[in-house]
Amino acid sequence: MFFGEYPYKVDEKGRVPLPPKFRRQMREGVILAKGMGEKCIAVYPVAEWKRLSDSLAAKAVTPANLRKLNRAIFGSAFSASFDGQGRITLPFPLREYAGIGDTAIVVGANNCVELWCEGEWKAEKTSAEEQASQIIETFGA
Amino acid sequence: MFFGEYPYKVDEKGRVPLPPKFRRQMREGVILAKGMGEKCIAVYPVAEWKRLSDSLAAKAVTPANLRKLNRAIFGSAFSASFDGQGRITLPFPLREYAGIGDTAIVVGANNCVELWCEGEWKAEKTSAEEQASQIIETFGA
DNA sequence: AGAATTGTGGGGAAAAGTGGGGAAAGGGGG
DNA sequence: CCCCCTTTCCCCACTTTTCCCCACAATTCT
Repeated sequence: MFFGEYPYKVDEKGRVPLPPKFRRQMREGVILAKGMGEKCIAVYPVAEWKRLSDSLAAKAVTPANLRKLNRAIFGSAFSASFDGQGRITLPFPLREYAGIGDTAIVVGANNCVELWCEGEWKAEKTSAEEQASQIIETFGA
Repeated sequence: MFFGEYPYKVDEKGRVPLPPKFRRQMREGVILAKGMGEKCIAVYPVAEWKRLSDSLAAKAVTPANLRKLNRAIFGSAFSASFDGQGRITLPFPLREYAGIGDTAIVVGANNCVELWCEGEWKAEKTSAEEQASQIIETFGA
């Protein structure tokens, strides 16, 4: 379970710390991938990543479909691990994709962690909150 | 079950005590989240939080929906626990959101506890009482 | 009235955030 | 094929923040 929202510096070498509480759930290493649909970087613990990619692969109906899926999923994924200071280095393609400069917002999103640039996150946050309150008002909590 | 309304000091380090009666129902730790819709901090016992977040997640219809929902729910939530004096430390984003300065009104709200700044609470209180009496008169008690 | 619990404040030790340096590895050019 | 340059990785150092413990005053309970 990943909670909360934390701003962190990205240094010149592209390194970002993750909150200690997150690290403890990621001792086995992590997979970095493009956020699906959203302009952010998704960080999965390896176990969770395997679960996800397997369940996706199982839903591909044709071999051609599966190949495409595999390319899209694995092609943009990188494995990473923590240095002695609890930081991971962001691969440049992902960093560029998410538009992350010298600050990253680290967001806990239940089963994964997301990295956002400040601007995109502010927008996404308000839209997510709107949608959540709609669901709550409609169905109740 | 949480009852009552108590004013407490918030010290320079952002720590707030909760009433002993509340603590005893929160030994396993708590989750702090934005009050849904209202400008306050909601404090849930972990078990109650899990119940709530699960039931909300179940209402998301599409994967994209679910991701957004997770961001709204988990992104603004923080776990916390009590220090030796029965206090919890308020994460700065939440404190700012609720506009809590050096005093917090701790309010028992049945399944959770809410933290308000004095001003907002006074307003919410009168409006809540008015609405409640209307509801009672309309539907009976 | 005495004892225990609670509200409030602060200090010190440990951990976390940030930045930089040097060695090893990889690639390109001579 | 060798050398040099670039890049990457790992380690070290410093500053700030956080966490945990102690202490006192006030209140409550017995």
